[in-house]
Amino acid sequence: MDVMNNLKRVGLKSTLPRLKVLNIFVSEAGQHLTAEEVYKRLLADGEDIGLATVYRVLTQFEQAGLLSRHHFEGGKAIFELHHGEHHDHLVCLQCGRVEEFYDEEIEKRQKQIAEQRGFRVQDHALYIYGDCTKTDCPHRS
Amino acid sequence: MDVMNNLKRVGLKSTLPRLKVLNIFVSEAGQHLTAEEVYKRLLADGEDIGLATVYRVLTQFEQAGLLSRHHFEGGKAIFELHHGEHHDHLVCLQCGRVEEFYDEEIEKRQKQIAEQRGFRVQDHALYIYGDCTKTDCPHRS
DNA sequence: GTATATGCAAAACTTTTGCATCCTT
DNA sequence: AAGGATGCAAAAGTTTTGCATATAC
Repeated sequence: MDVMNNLKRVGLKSTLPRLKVLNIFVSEAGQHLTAEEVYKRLLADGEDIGLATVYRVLTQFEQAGLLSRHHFEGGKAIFELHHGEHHDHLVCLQCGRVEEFYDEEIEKRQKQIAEQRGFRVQDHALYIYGDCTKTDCPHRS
Repeated sequence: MDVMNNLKRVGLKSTLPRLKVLNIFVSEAGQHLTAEEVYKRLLADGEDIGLATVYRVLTQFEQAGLLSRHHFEGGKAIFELHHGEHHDHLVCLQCGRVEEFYDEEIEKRQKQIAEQRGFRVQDHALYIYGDCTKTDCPHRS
């Protein structure tokens, strides 16, 4: 009921495809998925939803502020649940793990820099790419 | 002669397409171009170079460290001359202007954050998107 | 019942690749 | 002369769109 309310709140009808897609992001914390990955999960769950619909729904969710879209290295768009607070990303080049962080100091400096140069900041994206040294990093390149 | 030496230095034959492409980036400072834009400039200059070659040359230049590739919002890859020093980007959403900046404080914080979380930093990208208030901003959306 | 959403297939776009030909060394 | 580079066309990969049908309210 909560998820459906989310949809109504942003002016979208509560349809099955939209509920299922939203559920994928809500059900497991901190997921960063491409459209194709969302589509595959739906298929794996036995849902009969077209890839075109997935793209449409993802775009609607982004416009509604439910998801945010990122462009990491690699060209494909990646979506994640948009929790109110802004945050940036640490991406492991070995295993694809994505961690989020927020640093007040960096935020402050960015604002200062933009203002100094006469830019009104709308948005920003900071991606740090590296190798995580987690013991479970599968190093699948 | 300087440009040609650049190519030889990185182990690439000095061919006409490569010289022309490199010249586009060298001839005007601070350009950030998509493959398509590079291709159009070549055509405008009367060069008969295929788009496939442009893509191949851009990729080679990136691997050779002459150019760097970015993924701003919008999905297309954007290339710029790779001057040794790392820097980040301010992008105007109205006119597409791109300004570069470097901030020691931000760099330092990033490193700290990554290390805290067990990441060995390979690379990072910081894009600030906003509206520049320059008088010549054509606001062409 | 009406407006909107979906599925499918086709299209649009960006980027890559195969192959015959051409150019650099 | 030999190997690598280019152009063209075709393919591959991602995302969008047209249209008839199905669904939510």
